[in-house]
Amino acid sequence: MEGVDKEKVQRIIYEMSKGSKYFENEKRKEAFIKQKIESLRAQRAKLTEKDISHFQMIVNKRILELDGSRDLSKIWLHTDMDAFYAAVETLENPLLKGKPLAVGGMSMICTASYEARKYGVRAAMPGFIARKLCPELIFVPTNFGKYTYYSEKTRNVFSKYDPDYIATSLDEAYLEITEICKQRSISSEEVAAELRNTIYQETGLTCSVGVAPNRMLAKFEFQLVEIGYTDLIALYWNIPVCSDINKPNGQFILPNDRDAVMTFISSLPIRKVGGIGKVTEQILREVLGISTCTEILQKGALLHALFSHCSTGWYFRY
DNA sequence: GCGGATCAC
DNA sequence: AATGGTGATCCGC
Repeated sequence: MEGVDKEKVQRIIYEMSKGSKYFENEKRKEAFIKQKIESLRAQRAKLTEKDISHFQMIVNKRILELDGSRDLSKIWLHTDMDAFYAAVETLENPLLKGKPLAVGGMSMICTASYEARKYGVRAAMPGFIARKLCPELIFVPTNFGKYTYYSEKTRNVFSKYDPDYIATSLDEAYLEITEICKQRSISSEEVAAELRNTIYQETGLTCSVGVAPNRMLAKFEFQLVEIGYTDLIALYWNIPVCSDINKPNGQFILPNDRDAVMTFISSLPIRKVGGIGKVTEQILREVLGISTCTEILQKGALLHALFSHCSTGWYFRY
């Protein structure tokens, strides 16, 4: 987010955390990860040229397989309400409009309004630190009844576009809009714009939308058990990523086209990929120097050598 | 298998 | 003073 003095934010978080039980525990975990990284580095150093070219062959084959099985025939849409809990609170109390707002309490906040984010205030940040970052921050306690109520309203809209929409939380859902586009012969872009508009009409809330091709997501949960998960998760993650691109109140369309998908992926930081979190990111970066998805492809052999077959397939899943 | 880590929301 | 609760998946034993 632009306009955030990251260094200052980091410093304040550090000052406030220092010496606490939480902080000590974090340090302990850090040390543990460092150790893991060291051990992986040692393994990496032992690999011979021959090992690497062997693994490269396996990996190349695998990439070709996955590339060939990419399904570009469907259109998936992911919606994500903008600062949902904060937006609902503001809707019900217009005095909060335009103010830095946190939903939650002194020990933890779950949503920050965009005004609050300018100060570095984030979801999952303890409230007392947030207040230090932004002294005029307004706190509103959570009220899940309200959020559920508005969530229902958005879901009513979703069901008009895809009766089998998949809700992943109160404020996020996946919709398959292939049929709708065909039936009404309109573009996915138009569907996205219309959907956002309808949601705004019905609720007064804005959302961000990402559209991308996908495969097998609907069956994803079933087949997971039967076939093993590596091949299945394929291509699903770029959808939530897409809804992240133009936030808030925006949309991003990734066309159903192999080159477009590859280009989009190439510059993508691995951290954006679903399933790669803080720890995995650190390990991949510090052991193999990987930070973008392209580099995952380039260093495939090393990945295969150092990590279990399962995770390797998983890292290649686009 | 099971417990602990990791991840997402 | 104070750092979530839940559910799912995966790894290493």
